[in-house]
Order: sequence, then structure tokens, then C-alpha cells
Amino acid sequence: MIRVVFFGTPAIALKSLEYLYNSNKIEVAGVVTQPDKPAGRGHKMSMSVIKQFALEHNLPVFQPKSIRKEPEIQDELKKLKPDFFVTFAFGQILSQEVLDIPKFETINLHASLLPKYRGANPIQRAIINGDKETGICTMVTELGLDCGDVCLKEVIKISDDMNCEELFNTISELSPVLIEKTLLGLADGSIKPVPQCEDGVCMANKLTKEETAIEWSKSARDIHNLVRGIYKSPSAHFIYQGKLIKVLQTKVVEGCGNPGEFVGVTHDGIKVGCGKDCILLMKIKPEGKGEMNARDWYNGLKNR
RNA sequence: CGCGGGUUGGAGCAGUCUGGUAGCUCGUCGGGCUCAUAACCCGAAGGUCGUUGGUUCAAAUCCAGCACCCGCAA
Repeated sequence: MIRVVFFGTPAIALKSLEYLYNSNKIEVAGVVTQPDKPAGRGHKMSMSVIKQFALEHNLPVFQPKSIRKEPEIQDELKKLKPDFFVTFAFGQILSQEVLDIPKFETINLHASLLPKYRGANPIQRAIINGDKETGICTMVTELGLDCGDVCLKEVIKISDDMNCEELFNTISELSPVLIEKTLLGLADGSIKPVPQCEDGVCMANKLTKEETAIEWSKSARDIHNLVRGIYKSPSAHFIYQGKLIKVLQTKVVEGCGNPGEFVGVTHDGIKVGCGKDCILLMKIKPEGKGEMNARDWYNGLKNR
């Protein structure tokens, strides 16, 4: 049995924790996740889905504000005598003291084909940039940001209409097996981590607020990529009559029209001009309302 | 008690401030026109206006409570 402590916070990591927990070759000795915090409408205190799972299965849970600065928690983790630490979207930077705790290594799963897209938003960035493929990597965690030696990688195709939710799901389903293989391979010595090629390094910077606003002067293709890249959260948007309109689904279509100008309606949606070609708005979500077909939204507008 | 918007025929909305027999753009069904159509013309069906209570001769509309949905912020 390999003893691991799992570090993670959001939903994308849940299937991995569940899989390791159910594996008969691996024992999850504890879980580390971000502290509970007021979240959502009304600021109700809420816990991460990872903590929820841990509580339901009676796993010890640790919630440091910053694990680097909390030696008491580090001591608790030492007592668990872990062979490995596994991190997946944990949300905090580790320190050397933490990396030294497990008997072997700390393994991180990163959702890109390293060294491409190191950093915060690798999944969204791959789609926004219009990449045809991305992937997941397991790596040995070192102090720098996602710079450790790579253990295993798996390529994932990105289709033209795939949005980040679908890619998230694919990644969360493929990750568990890759993590388990990595742990087993490192434990028996069959995997030799390979240093990343420094040439292809690029960062997946955090999304800024400005980026989520649709710039109609860009090509329809770029807008389409943005829309599917940040589908549902935070969503690409534009402002119409003072209201925020989120755009959830689009299609690049032929046609011409000035950027941002209404071109016409089809039974699929609303056609709007762009820097190049036209974009067909299909599903949108106006502020205060639920998701709806753009065509339906158009039907309800008074001055159009 | 973080701030704010919403709930009206199948869909999206107006009407609420200034109470008085429910309207718009679509969809559906029937008929017509057309070589043809997601286009056009004619007609029809379909709503106890989220829920509970209050005020009133009279409430979608005013007042109070409740439920559900959503945007921002964190």
C-alpha cells in the first residue's frame, strides 16, 4: 500500500481523490484543502467539495490558511507518514519544508502539456488560443511554478466546438488513472521523470476582467474561442442597454457587418458583425435571467 | 443579516409608479398565396398574472410574509 496525502480544492480534483480512495493499492491518509469561506449569494460559509468528500469518508482534513506558514499542520502531516503528497488544484504554494515531508515525492497534476501553459488557467487558455490539443501531466513538484520533471502525460484533442466545461470533465475523468499510474511507477522505479524542455515554456496567466468582455473588432473565430474557453464561468459577455449579457454558445458564420453591429436573425440565433466573418450568438444569459436561446431574447426586445 | 435584478398563455418580454374585464414579438394548430421557403396573408386555440394573507366596491398593479431563479461582489 502506498500512503498518500491529497491536496486539492475544486470539483475538478474530486474524481481523483475518489479514485485514489477506492484504489486497493493506495491509501489516502489525509486531505488538505482550502479553509471554509463565505461564498456565493448571501455569503454563507461553505466548504470545498474535497472537504465534503473527506468528511463523508472519515478522512482527516487539514485547512491551513497558508501551509508554508503553519508548522503545526506540517507536523500533523508528518505523523501520517506519507509516501507521497498528491496535489491537484490545491490553490496554495508549497515550501521546501512541506515538500520534504513525504518519504518519496510530491506529485502534482497539471492540466496542460508542459512546459506549455504553466500557471493558473491552462484549460481556458488552451481553448482561448484555439489550440487543437492539450493534455494533462503528472510531475514532480519543485519550488518553481509548474517547473518540475514530468512523469507521465496524456494528450487530449480539442474539437472546434468544445467548451471548457467539456474539457474540464474530460480532464477530471482522465486524471485519476494517470495519477495512480504515476504513483505506482515512481514507487517501483519504472518511471523516470524527465526535465521539461525550457524552449516551449509559456504561462497561462490568470484571466483578467477586461479579457472577458467581447471585443467585436476581433475575428469571429477569436470571439468564438473566448466564448467556449470561459463558458459558464466567468463567461464572455457584452453590455446591452446597461445590462450584462453573458454569451454561452456561438458559431462562426459567413457574412459581413460592422463590428458589433446586428446583422440579422436566423432560427438558430442572432448574427453579429465582427472584425472578420460574423458570429452567431446562440445561447446567452442576460443579467438577472436564466440561460436562453438568443433568438428568444431577441423576440422579447422592445426597441431593436 | 454583503449589494442588486427577476417570477404574466409553450418561449422571450410589456403592463405595476398614476388599481377598473391582459398586450407585444415568436411558437403551435387550421386555411391561403408561392416553383419553393425558416418569407408573406387570413383565422384559431392557449393565462385563476410564483405562493399566502391584508387593504379596497374592485388588485398582475398597493402593503406584509414565504418560496424559487439569476447578476455583482467575495
